[in-house]
Amino acid sequence: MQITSRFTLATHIMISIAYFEKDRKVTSNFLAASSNTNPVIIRKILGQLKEAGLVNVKAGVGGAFLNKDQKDITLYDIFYAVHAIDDNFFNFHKDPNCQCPVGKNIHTVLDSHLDKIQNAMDLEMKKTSLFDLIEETINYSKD
Amino acid sequence: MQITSRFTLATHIMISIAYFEKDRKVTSNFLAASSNTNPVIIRKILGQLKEAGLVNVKAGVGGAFLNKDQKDITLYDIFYAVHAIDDNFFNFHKDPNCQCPVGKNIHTVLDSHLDKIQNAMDLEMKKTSLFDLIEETINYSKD
DNA sequence: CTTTGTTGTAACTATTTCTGTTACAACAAA
DNA sequence: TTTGTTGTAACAGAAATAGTTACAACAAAG
Repeated sequence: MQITSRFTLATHIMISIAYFEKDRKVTSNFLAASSNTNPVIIRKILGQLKEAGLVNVKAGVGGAFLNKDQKDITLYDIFYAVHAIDDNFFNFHKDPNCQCPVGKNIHTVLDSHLDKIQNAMDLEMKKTSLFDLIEETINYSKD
Repeated sequence: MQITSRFTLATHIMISIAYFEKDRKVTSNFLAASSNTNPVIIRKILGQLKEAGLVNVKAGVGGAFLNKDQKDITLYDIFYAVHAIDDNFFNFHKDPNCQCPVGKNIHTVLDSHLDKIQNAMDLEMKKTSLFDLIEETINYSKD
């Protein structure tokens, strides 16, 4: 199992918008060329990022723009914007046997621990902002 | 996207073995009944748990047994034993455009942050041992 | 040495998800 | 009206998941 590439692709998109929006019109075609994917896939992801309030997209004339300060957008926001994971991250086997002391309590026993695992991920994702990523991108592209 | 139910199922199996191995023979049929799944699925997972050194399975005569102290087995061990995630947890879009400053550096920029996210998960999973889970199961089954 | 219950594994199926594609109506501005 | 773009529907191939049937290999007990 892997986290869908929509997440890294969406992050690529967000960095690109931030990096280029001042200088040129950032269209789905341009983003598709930068990420080497399909314009339609870009548009679907832009739709999800828009729905999450992270970007604006100009219909007709074209172009995508950040809708928040770069420091107020984190990997966490992007991750959940593209629904990288379902509402329930951890998938339970269905209908464990209620007659069995283990089967009867498996949900109650595990749930809090699983929540903590997902929380740990979330917390770490919130530590990295789009601003950080763009700074690093600019630094690396100097070479 | 969800983490495969093999993870919670394997955890169910581990708790069941620890809970019952003193009193009865813990076969794939018994475990299938407790978890309400198929004996073959149980055997496949037992094979993975065995490969990871967490359990022993007696061929022919039957029965599964813990191969480590309950305090030395954590959710982390079970998670990776059943290959709940691939070697690369985060999936990148292939061949981003090297001509683009964003495409050229996306891997370098993201990799360390993604590693930290997975590390945060790992660290949290290591905090919960099989011993903890069995204690909780016993406590809950008193009611 | 035969019977019994079990494990390990192969082969197959159905369902779902993911990534990518073509096609086209709706739209905004020049 | 033309142009370039977005939004979306419909489809396809590939991969993963969960589940099933079937059966050879095995170990112990009678």
